[in-house]
Amino acid sequence: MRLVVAKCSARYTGRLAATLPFAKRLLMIKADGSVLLHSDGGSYKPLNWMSPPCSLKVREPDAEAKERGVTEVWTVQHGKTDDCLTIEIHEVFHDSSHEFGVDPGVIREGVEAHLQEALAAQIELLGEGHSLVRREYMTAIGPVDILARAPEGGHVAVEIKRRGEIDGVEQLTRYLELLNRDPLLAPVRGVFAAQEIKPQARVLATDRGIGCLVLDYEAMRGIDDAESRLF
Amino acid sequence: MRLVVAKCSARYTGRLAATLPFAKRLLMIKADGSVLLHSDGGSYKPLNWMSPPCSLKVREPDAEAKERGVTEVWTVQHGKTDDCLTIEIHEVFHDSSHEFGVDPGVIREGVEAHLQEALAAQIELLGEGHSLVRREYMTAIGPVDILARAPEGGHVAVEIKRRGEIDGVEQLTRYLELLNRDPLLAPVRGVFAAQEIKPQARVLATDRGIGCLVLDYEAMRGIDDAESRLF
DNA sequence: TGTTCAATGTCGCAA
DNA sequence: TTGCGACGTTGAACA
Repeated sequence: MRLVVAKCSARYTGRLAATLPFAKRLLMIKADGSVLLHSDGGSYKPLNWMSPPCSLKVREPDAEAKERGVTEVWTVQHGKTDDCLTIEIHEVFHDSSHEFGVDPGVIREGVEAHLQEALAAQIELLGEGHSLVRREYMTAIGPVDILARAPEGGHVAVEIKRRGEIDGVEQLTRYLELLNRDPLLAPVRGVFAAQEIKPQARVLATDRGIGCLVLDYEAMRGIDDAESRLF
Repeated sequence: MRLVVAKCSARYTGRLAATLPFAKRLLMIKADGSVLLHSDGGSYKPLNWMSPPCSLKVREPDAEAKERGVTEVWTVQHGKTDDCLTIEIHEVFHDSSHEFGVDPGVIREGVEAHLQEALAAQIELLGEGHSLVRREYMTAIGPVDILARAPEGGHVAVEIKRRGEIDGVEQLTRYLELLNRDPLLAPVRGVFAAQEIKPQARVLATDRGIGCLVLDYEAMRGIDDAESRLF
């Protein structure tokens, strides 16, 4: 990895055009040739960048650019698309290179799977008298997160999201349409369960007769823990 | 901005838990206290990070950590949530600080908003005889990008995307269903407009009687420029 | 301040 | 390779 701190301006053209006026910034050149251009604020997203595969070419500025104080012109061309990032380097304050080796990478512990586990373990959150049929109930168009037997007869299909948005309601709607064709399951009600349900998603769900259930993960886990301590 | 190259391991806890095994990496500490942990590959996303507002505290490792070769422990605590990033520093290879000043920021061109403007200004791209009703026509489930009056009577609802994919067609379908309930508007045709329309999206749109329109932003802007030069 | 939607989204998995 | 959904999404506009 090469780190350069320099005054520079930049322009990206590709899926859109983005220009970056002259200022002092950090240029990060990774081992695979990708380039990140960071300011000293904002979040983790660079102001401009080029993703791999790409190649960096450095050339002398033309007379006009030299006049403006440009000392180097970097052209970063993407390997597959015609995306291109051009950086005009003015004054350089720092320039160093470092060998890193291969990174073992990050290990994540998910949350959505845990929500599903927790709700399956506390299926009565759907209302008294419900019983779990199974998690990941397979259909032709994919697995339904949870299928339960309803106390009034028929079944309940549950779609679980961490954040409930319209897409999730669409997904559940497709499942319900399919499941209701199965005489062994019908009638199948839908329940849209999430830690947080967006207003528009709630409106759409309600309009389609789908119930909404807000999940409190901490509380559910607390109950799970309490139950597991009993054994 | 402070740049540190060091062997380190890290752990984030918050919306999920993520651990990062011991390896040599770049630590970027921005002026607002945010921290980015980059490897020498991947794309622009850091392996781990903490977004502002947050505060970085450095402390001595305990005896057990010292035993493992840890020289410093960094704790980055988010200011509002309980998100926390802990970094164990081992060997340090580089450490430098730089003053950047305020960045003027990036200027983008050719995003969806621009496409919408351009199509509204050249509504005849929908076909001769169309007239603009308005952009961002509000409905109960969100704004339709463009609503136009059709020459054959009724209206046309246009959904604009930079890249046209299936979810865009779904979105337009929802709008059409709603708009066609309004006797003052019905019948309402749909047009799916994008710089690039994926084959599957085109198939789905066509199957639902929705027209597809590929937008050439450069050409549209060219015409706009030519028109504006007339005045 | 909260909500909604686009994004050079990126990333990972499965068909 | 493409499709599809999740993301510690991030970021910006707007109510």
